[in-house]
Amino acid sequence: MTATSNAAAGAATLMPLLIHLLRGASDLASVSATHAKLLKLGAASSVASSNHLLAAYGRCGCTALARHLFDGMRDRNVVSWTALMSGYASAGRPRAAVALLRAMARSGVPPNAFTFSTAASSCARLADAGLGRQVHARAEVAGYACDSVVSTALVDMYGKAGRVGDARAVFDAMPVTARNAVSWASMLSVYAQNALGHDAIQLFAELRTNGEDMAPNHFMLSSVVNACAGVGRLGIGKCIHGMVLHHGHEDNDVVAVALVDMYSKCGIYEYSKKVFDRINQPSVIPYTSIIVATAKYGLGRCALALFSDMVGRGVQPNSVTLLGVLHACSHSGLVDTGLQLLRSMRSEYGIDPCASHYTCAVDMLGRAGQLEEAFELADEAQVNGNDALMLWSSLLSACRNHKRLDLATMAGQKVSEFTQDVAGALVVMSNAYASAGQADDAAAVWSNMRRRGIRKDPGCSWIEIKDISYMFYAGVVSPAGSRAGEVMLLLDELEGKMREKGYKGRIGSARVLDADEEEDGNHHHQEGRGVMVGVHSELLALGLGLLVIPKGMAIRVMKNLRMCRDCHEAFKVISAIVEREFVVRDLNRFHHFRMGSCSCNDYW
DNA sequence: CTAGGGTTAG
Repeated sequence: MTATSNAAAGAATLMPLLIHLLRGASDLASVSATHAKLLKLGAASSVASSNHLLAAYGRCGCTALARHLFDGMRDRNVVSWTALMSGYASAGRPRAAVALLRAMARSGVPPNAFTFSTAASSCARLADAGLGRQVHARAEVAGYACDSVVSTALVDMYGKAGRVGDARAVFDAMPVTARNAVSWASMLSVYAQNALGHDAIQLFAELRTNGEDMAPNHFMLSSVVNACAGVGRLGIGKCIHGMVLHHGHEDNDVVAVALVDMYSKCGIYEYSKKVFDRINQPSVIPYTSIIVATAKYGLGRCALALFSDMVGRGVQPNSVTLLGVLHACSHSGLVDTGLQLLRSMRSEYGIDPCASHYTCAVDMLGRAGQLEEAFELADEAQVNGNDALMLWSSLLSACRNHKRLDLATMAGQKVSEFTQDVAGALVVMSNAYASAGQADDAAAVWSNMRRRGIRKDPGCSWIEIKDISYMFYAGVVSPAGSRAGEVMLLLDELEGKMREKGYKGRIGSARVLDADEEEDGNHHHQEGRGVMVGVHSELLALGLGLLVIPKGMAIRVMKNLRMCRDCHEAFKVISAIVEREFVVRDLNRFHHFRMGSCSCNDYW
């Protein structure tokens, strides 16, 4: 045997081993060691082994080395290009990954399905629908748009970019045979991630009825549970929990976290806690979700205890966790603890406070009535853009709540420096004037908004009755179709009884708006005629609940904005009059009304 | 050889 054929024989036996080593390697040291061995064997230069090396370097995040290798290759095939692209994508450089698609076209190597799915998922990371559409078009031309994986990646891409309709169009255009568990799960998550819980639930129901016995996997289940959480569908959520148990996914942490979140958002903290307690060795995300849940129920000290438990177990909190703990302090009036936490975030946990932490802390001070301190902190925060808008808007509402019109004007000034969507802030401003008795000024803000064509999302509430949810809008007098009259009569009657109980407020109050406006911040009530023209959406939902939900069952109402003080008072009094429990989930937290008082102790 | 899906907040 000659020397060369000896080496060739060695290479032939060693190659499979080395390739195997490369495939399993995810650290630079072992990849480069194997690379060296391949070089020694003289077997590193073939396209196949170069591709393996390329992919391995990509997997361990060494895009520079992968690129160097790629540039030095004599021949590059579609795998070489795709491996490099994938390396860029997983190294957090999705823009560079997509750019390779054009470079590839110029060099005359046609992409395959692997290439398109990698490119599409890179666009998903960028949440760039424009770029994604270009990838989609190229895939279409090349005949890969119907591929199962490619179309699933496109569904995900459109979804992440917020183009739900486009995502659904891709999903619907898929050949039925190409639609598998992953594509269904992707479409479900598109809905769930875009706050379209009702659509997710409906699609899941379609899968159940004509899905050819496709068992729900943990991806689908976590998305649907997430969807139930978003829209507060406790009934369906419980049912999905049953399916989780039935299919043996209760030990999956992601599913468990989704359940913790769902129960907490549907008003049953005890179930959240139960699901959380089953998770062994909870990581930062389960801990964060239970802390946030605990905070929402106003159990501030309990949330702090969970936090120290977590830290004690060596679980590193992240930025979201700290935001949750700050929320806990805020909702329970633990102002000093909250401020200490904000000040020690960097030194204790290595996390720099960002705009949301400052906003939360400013909100906490504002709620507690420490408005001067709140202003100081707001000035110190140095936030920009939309973050600043949120921060100053929250301060503006604090000024309003504490009837500090002097400071409100100052905060209003700050808010107006930001030219984005200022509708919410203007509404708060107008309410500040209204509650200070300056109705003309309040009306001026409104006419200003009308002139500038600024609209605000209407406040709405909904209630689930026998697995159907009924939606109500403030000022709309026809809730749930035919029962509108009954609801209005009931509320009218309740208002009378509330007065007997010494309730000073009204279900309706002085109005500032024109009749055609349906603004949540204002009640409509025509004095003297005893006719309720409009009323807050949560009261309409409560009215329907009182009519149809059997006595003894708590009435659960969901709302997309914060509950106003008047409604909060009304709910308290009504809970005493009718001797029932109400649970209201508002934008931020839960209110549990019982026997004339609320779990938040009027602090929220 | 190279590809697709789920969780905490806002």
